Order: sequence, then structure tokens, then C-alpha cells
Amino acid sequence: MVETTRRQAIEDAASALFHKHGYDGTSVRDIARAVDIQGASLYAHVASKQDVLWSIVEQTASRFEAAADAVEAGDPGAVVFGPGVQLISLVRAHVGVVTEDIERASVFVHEWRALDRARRDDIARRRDAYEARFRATIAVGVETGAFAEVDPALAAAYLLSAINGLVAWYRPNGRVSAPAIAETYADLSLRAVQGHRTARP
Amino acid sequence: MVETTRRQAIEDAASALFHKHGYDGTSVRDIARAVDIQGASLYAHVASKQDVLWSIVEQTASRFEAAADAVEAGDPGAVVFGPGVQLISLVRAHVGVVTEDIERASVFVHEWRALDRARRDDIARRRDAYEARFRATIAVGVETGAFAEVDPALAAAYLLSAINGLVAWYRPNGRVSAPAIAETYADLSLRAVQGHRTARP
DNA sequence: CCTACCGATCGGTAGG
DNA sequence: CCTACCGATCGGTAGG
Repeated sequence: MVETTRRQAIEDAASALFHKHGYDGTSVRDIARAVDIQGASLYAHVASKQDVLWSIVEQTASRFEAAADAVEAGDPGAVVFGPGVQLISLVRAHVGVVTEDIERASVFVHEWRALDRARRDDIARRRDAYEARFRATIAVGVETGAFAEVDPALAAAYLLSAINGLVAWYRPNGRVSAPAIAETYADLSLRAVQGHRTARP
Repeated sequence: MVETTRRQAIEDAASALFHKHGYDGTSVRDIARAVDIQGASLYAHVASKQDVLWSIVEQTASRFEAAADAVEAGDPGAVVFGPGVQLISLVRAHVGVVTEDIERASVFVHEWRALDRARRDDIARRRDAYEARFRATIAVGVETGAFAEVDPALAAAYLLSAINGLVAWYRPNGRVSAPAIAETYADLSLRAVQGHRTARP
């Protein structure tokens, strides 16, 4: 298991560096230095720099998908508890995945463009399928009248961008705890799509 | 004015390339090729690659500030029309600046980290001052009871991230027009902070 | 996991 | 705005 541990350490270091300096702003020597080996020695553990990025992005994509799967397993189609509860659960799950590993989440959100074409296309497809869960839940809310008359695609993009913005400032041991953020962001998200527009002067 | 025009063309090309590939993913040769000159010839017009990035980021920062200035000139402190109207105006202004020049806005949002330390610090300060306007407006709303009991800092970060997410997908001539996005995003933002939390099962 | 090395490309300068 | 060129660094390989 030494190999597995070493590889893990390399991906941890790469996540931190990609998070801070971006994929293109990080050299393989930077990663190697962080785990105290020579630059060329890195290739005893990884096939390429792309390979490391792919590992990080793919694992994180799977974690987002698994979290949403768990939510929908409890109430597919939002039939029992309704779209409001479903949306809150999806938002909480998303915040959870982000705050649980902010560095990998940040790389997932910002550096997936650095993937080569085939892998980038794969992630683009999965991101869209993931976002579609939010769109579907919002659409149910709009159709049943529980939510305001909002474009589900616009609202989903708005909400997910709002939450993903966490990667720019969230720090464990920061002023606001992860559960508090999840609570606040769930409230903001639900209210954003709920109710009707207030009269304006 | 030939010089000015050439410089502008270089910044336009750089904005498009930085938007698509990032600052570190773009070489000075890439920029030069886009304006049909030799790589080294670029230095007849710009001092450095950093210089080009700084121009783009600084101009865009100023456009965001000017747009918010215009809003607050109409109602400083949100005393006349109230924090709801003020927030809607700020959101609309922000969406306007983003959609008016999506490439420069994207560079401003994503590539300011590539600035050298002094300039990055400058932009960081100005970004915080800009975000503080949203925080202040939300705080007024919370204090007067017009808004829900929400942490103004969290809500402001949430809203601005939501809107900035536009740079990832907005395209002129896309499915939704810029004014329609501004309208929808203003509604989502106002509702997010307004009213009280609904009872949950 | 190391040393030694590769060709390619990087941002930038000199001199016209 | 060009040609010619610079040292530094890039991701990666060979061979142990």
C-alpha cells in the first residue's frame, strides 16, 4: 500500500498547487518538490501531469454524483417531500462535497478546462447531467406552483454558480462553519426560486 | 491614433485568449499570431505580458466600480427607494458590465490571481470594497426588516458568485438575451434575501 | 526513486 | 515591426 499512499500524497500536493496556481501555473517540479522527490521521479508514480489532473477531477465528479444520487434515492422525482425539500437537500449535498475537500472541489470547478479534449468532453457531459437534476427539481416546483415562474435552466445555473463560488473563499476553521454555510446557502437558494415577485415601486 | 488602435486590438485578442485558455495557458506568441505580427514585435506595443493582463483587469474593475457608483448616486444608503430596489439596481448593473464584455469580465473574474503581488493586492482591495456595497445594502435590508435574517457577508458572496458564473456560459446571441438574464437574476437575488424562511416538514 | 539528458517552448532583448 | 537570439524552464524519457 506504499504505492497507493505515495500516489495519494502526490494528488494531495497537486490539488493544493492547482488550487492555488492553476494547472498551467504549476510545474511537475513544483508537485515533486512538495512531496520531496526529484521532478523526474514523479513519473515513477504517475503517467503524466494530465493523468494527475484527471484523477482529481474524475474523483470529484464522482463525489458530486454520489451525493446527488443519495438525495434522489430518498425521493426520486420529489414526489413525497416536494421540490422545495428536494432542492434544499441537493444544495446541502453540494455544499458538503465542496467544503469536505475544498482544494479538489476548486480544481474540479476551475481546472477541468485544462483537460485534453476527450476527457474535457466527458466531464462537460457529466456536469450537464448533474446540473439537469437541479433543473428538473426546479421545473417540478414551477409546474406545481410551489416555485415562482422562473426559467429552470437559468435558476439552476444561478444557484450552482453561487455555491461553487465557495471554492474562492471557504476555509476550514474560517469564520463560518461548513454546516452554517450549508444552512444559509440552502435558505438563500430555496427563497430565490420560491414565492412570487414582490411589487416594486 | 494608430498606436492606440493597435494596442486595443492586442488587448482584444489577449482577452479572448485569456478567457479561453487562461493567462498561463496563453503565450505571447499566441497573442501576436492573433493580431498577425511576430511574437517579438508585440513588445513594440506592450511592456510585458503582465502589462496586458493588468490593462484588461484594471479597466474592467473600473467599469464595475463606475456602474455601482451610478447606482448609488441615485440613492446613497438606499434611503429613498429602500434596500430592495437598491439591490436590484446593483445586480442589474453588475450583469450589465459582465454581458457587455464577457471576455474581459471573464478575465477579471478568473485571471486576476495571475497578477503579480502588488497589483493582485490592489485588485483584491477593490474587489472587497465593491462587494462591501452589496453587503451594506443587504445589511440595511436586514436591519429594517425588509429582508430575512441573513448574514450580509454570506449573502453578498452568494449573490456575486451567482452572477459572476455568467462568464462561464453567457454568449451574445445565445438563447437568453442579456436584459432577460438581468431581469431574472435580479428577481432571484431579491427573493433570495427577502421574506422569511418557509416552514419545512 | 535518482542522474543525466532531450527537444520544445517560454517571456523577453538587441539591433536594426 | 522584423530577424536573430538569449537563458530559463517546460513535460517527459533513458537507463539504472
